[in-house]
Amino acid sequence: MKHNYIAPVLTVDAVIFQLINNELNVLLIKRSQAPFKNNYALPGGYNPEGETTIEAFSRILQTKAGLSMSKLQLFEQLYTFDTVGRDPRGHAVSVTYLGLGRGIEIDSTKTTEKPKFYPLSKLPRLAFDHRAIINYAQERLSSKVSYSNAIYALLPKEFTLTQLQQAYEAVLGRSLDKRNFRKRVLALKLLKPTVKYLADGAYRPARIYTFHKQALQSSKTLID
Amino acid sequence: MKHNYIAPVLTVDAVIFQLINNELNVLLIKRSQAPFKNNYALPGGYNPEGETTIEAFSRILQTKAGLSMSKLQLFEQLYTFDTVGRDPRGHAVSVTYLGLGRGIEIDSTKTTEKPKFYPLSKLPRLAFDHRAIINYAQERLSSKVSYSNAIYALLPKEFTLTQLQQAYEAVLGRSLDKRNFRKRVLALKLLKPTVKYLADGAYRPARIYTFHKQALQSSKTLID
DNA sequence: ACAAAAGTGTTAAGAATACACCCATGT
DNA sequence: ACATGGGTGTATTCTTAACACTTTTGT
Repeated sequence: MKHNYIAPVLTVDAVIFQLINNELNVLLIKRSQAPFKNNYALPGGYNPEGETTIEAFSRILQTKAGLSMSKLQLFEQLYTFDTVGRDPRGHAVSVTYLGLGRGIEIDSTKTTEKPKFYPLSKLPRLAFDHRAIINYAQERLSSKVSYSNAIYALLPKEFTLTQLQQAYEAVLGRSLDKRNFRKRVLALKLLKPTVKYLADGAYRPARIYTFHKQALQSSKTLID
Repeated sequence: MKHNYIAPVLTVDAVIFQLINNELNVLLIKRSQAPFKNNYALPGGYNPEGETTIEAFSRILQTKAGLSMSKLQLFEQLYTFDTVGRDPRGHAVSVTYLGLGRGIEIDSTKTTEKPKFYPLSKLPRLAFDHRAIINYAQERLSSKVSYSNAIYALLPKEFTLTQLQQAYEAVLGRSLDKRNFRKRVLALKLLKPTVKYLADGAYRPARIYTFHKQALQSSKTLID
């Protein structure tokens, strides 16, 4: 069976989210090569023999966006797409990963492909079916923050409850009641109040919280 | 970049579940070739260029187990595993699919690999890391039946509430309160009572129900 | 009449929702 | 003193969980 077996092309594509101005942003590059030359796309590339998909994910982030995987607070495999009819070059299989981070600074000048974060509300036209992949990733994220503490990966280590609520609202795409939100999130016991206060504007300073653990934990559903 | 690019081997493995005697069973074959010759394994095979992973899934079920994909009531992609260190032949990538069916009859004599359903409680030693894949599939199934009507795929079209409860108990691995179960499942409005009764033994016949739709629908969490 | 599975309700506790005002600070 | 975001409580409704007896049928 292995005789004259020819494997399909294997690629890895990365959906990297972070919050900028309380809005979800996704990392895109501008393709320098055909197909879809000069179109925007998710960072991606070939996965050769001998490299695991996670290794490829790491390498692609580094080479296409100058981003070290260690800057991500959380990542996981998203889905594997058959690209028949999606990639004009023919059959390929794409393993996609979802990554979450905070305060990631991209040096757009370092590579030819101008990596940059774009708000989900104002995405340019995208190559391949990358728009559908982003939508899928957003749904996954949305359900993930609802039954786990995954939101920590999008927030700074220290934050106020208002910042936490805004992060949830950005991810879920709807507004939440302040009192009920605070009651529920505090009841989960995932947060630790610090003794510090954030004097943000000219008004009453807000208590600063941290997560007990900067690692994924399941919880009762925070938001239904 | 595509010059001297060599793709990893791509394989597809299938986790097919069905209920037999109120217990979850999984379809296994006995490997006729090295590695792991004569060990039990999930049905799987190479995915060549030009074939989508679903096409490969379908072909593998047919050739390795004589099972037509149309016999499955439901299937979905499960996860993609890097097989470095798992397959003694070296690096490969395995896309796995989860399939659910009911009353599937396998003709074990048709192929050399003796496909057969085995209860999860009495699995033989398995090749590769197929045991871990089955565990992962079971977790996915367990959460899936909790927030959707996916259980329909494991039951005959017509069934009693007791059979439905037993199916849930088999998938979730714990027993449920009969009165609360019935209240909740009926409140979801996914079931339709028929006018028929099942006179199973020598005792009081049970009302027969069907699902409104034999297709996946999300629901409020039936079971927490 | 008996054996066995089918079927049915209530209560109590906990969770979710809706909702509006006072507090602390800098200017 | 005022403007602004920070912070808090209660009443109501809905949901969940615990729990045991009567009904129907075939033998």
